[in-house]
Amino acid sequence: MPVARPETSDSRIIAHVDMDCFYVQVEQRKQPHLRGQPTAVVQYNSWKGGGLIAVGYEARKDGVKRSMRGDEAKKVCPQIQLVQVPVARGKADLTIYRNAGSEVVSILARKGRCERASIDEVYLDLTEAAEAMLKETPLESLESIDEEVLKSHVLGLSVNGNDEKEIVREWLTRRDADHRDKLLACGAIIVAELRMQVLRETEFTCSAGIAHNKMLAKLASGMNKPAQQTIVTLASVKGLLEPLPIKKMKQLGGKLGSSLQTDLGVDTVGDLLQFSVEKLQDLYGSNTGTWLWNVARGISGDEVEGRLLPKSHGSGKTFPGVRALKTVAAVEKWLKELCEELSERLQLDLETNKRVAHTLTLHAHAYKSTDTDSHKKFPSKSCPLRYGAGKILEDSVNLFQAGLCEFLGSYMNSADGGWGITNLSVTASKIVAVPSGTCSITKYFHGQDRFHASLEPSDEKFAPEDDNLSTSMTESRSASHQTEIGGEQPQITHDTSSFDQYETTCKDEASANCSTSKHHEPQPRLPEKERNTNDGKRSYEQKRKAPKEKGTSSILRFLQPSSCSSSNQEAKCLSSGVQEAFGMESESLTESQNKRRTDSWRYNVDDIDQSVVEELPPELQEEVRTWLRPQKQVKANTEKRGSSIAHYFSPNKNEHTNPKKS
DNA sequence: ACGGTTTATACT
DNA sequence: TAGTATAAA
Repeated sequence: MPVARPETSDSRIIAHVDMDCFYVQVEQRKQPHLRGQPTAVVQYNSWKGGGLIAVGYEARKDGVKRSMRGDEAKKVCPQIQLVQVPVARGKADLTIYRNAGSEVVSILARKGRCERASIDEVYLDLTEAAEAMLKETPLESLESIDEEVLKSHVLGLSVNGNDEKEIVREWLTRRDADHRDKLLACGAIIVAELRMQVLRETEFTCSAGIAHNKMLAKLASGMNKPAQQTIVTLASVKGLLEPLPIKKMKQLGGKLGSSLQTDLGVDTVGDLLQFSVEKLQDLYGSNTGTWLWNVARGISGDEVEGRLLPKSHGSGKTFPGVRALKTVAAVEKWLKELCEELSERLQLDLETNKRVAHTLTLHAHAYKSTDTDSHKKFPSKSCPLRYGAGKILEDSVNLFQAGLCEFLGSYMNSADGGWGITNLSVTASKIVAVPSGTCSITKYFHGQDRFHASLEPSDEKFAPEDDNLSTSMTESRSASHQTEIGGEQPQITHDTSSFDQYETTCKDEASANCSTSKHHEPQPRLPEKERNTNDGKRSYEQKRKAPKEKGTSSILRFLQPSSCSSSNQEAKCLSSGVQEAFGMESESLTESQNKRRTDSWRYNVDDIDQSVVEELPPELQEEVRTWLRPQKQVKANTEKRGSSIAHYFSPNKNEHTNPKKS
């Protein structure tokens, strides 16, 4: 898992931004009366009051912990407000939190390369921005520095609590500071500004760490919460790491960390320093070994990825204890729920980000009651992903049955086999941007009769739902090369290609809206009007004026429940507006759809006449030929069901046809 | 088998 | 590759 990367360019400026008890903040924005009250978000289990998945800071003061059940929390803190995670299709639905996370990402992505690390965490590479700032404004000449910056925690600076801010100001503006510390100071200024922007535009507070690499930035972001930022100076690194319990380091919280403790007696990061690279490589392999050696010294070359969107979508549920699923029928029922959720999210991703997923994977946990050794591993299975809830369900059921057979072994297939499923999940991965490219091959499939006819859709009719699917699959291949260059920068403006038109006419206005929007915003599309006219404007003014008055620009100011009373109402409107905007029709499987959910369009590769290719415009010929080349793979896949063109474009093939980043 | 549900990544 | 394992939030 940990992989050693050479420290490339030195003196990068990296920030890690971490939302404070994020789910709680989301709920407090939705229900402003909860602000200032001890609150926690629970996942409704009806067992002991549900499990807490986020705890607000007021409740933490009262001793409420994340590992508690709702009932225990009530005991410790009787006034606690427990908010349930929304439920849809019989399972927890995290949509509102995902969308809120995307709001934040779209703001943080403004200043530099941005990596969405989780639903509520982001890494930023601010190197260029910091260098630019330092170049044009020498820090020592800075006269006004925002309060929020002055409240930064500078590691290694006097803990003498008296005039903290003046000391920080002094540090920030020190003429003889190391160049790298000056860059950090610039980073801190930028991050403070970004955090204030996040607060203004989303009402969420966050904490941040500013350092020279991801590892240290991440470490620092958690050191002063909530709503504060921490700078890891060069000089502080050694003292910071030395006494740090080894398990606090990212990647060492699990078995590897335990091994270091029990096998090597390494309890702190400092303890690691005594081991030579060779020794560590010897013990843990060359990658992990050098990685560990670097960790001990605060060295980490991991790059900020520049990815605003998730790489996979999954939907899953556990069925603990007696609730374990014991019949295939029960499994199918729940697979249907999971697949519908997944399909909806895939559809949304396609519409708003123009991306398609290529692989479907089913995971399960199961037990056999015959084995007292209850928990066996249920094999995960995957297959090419076909769009449409019905197809995803069909494929998932097949994957499950394949897995079940393996799980149960040769036979034991009988009625009361005595097995149970305790966890089920479906995941869509290998998501690639479908080019909105100018060189769209789609029109040849839809527009040109000859080509269309020769390709012969394998089956009779196709559900409309499926249709647009194959369209996108097809297109995705074609344009892969041209797009892939900048990585998948999802929010590229899309022109109105034939694909876009097609999709737009087929889909609801939400998508139409999105294709015409020029905003480069990640996933969920905020209701722009609402945001800008209602909320955006208000907070904008608030902020503009705030910095003038002394001490008011602080982020803490926004935290006071009383001070934002005027905004509460608007906040409420806003959030319901958000919800509305995201309410999407769920694609339910009608009876008829299920009946003829035969495969959409399939083009049997073997049926494609070479002469057809020659009739294409030259620039497309090349493209198509590359698709047709790897016949071998196809054969393998063909036995079960006809191969589709989509199958040719298995993602790995991209790597050959795509000029990766040059 | 219970903090549950997601995501990511490396290894094989 | 697909499948497994580990880690984190």
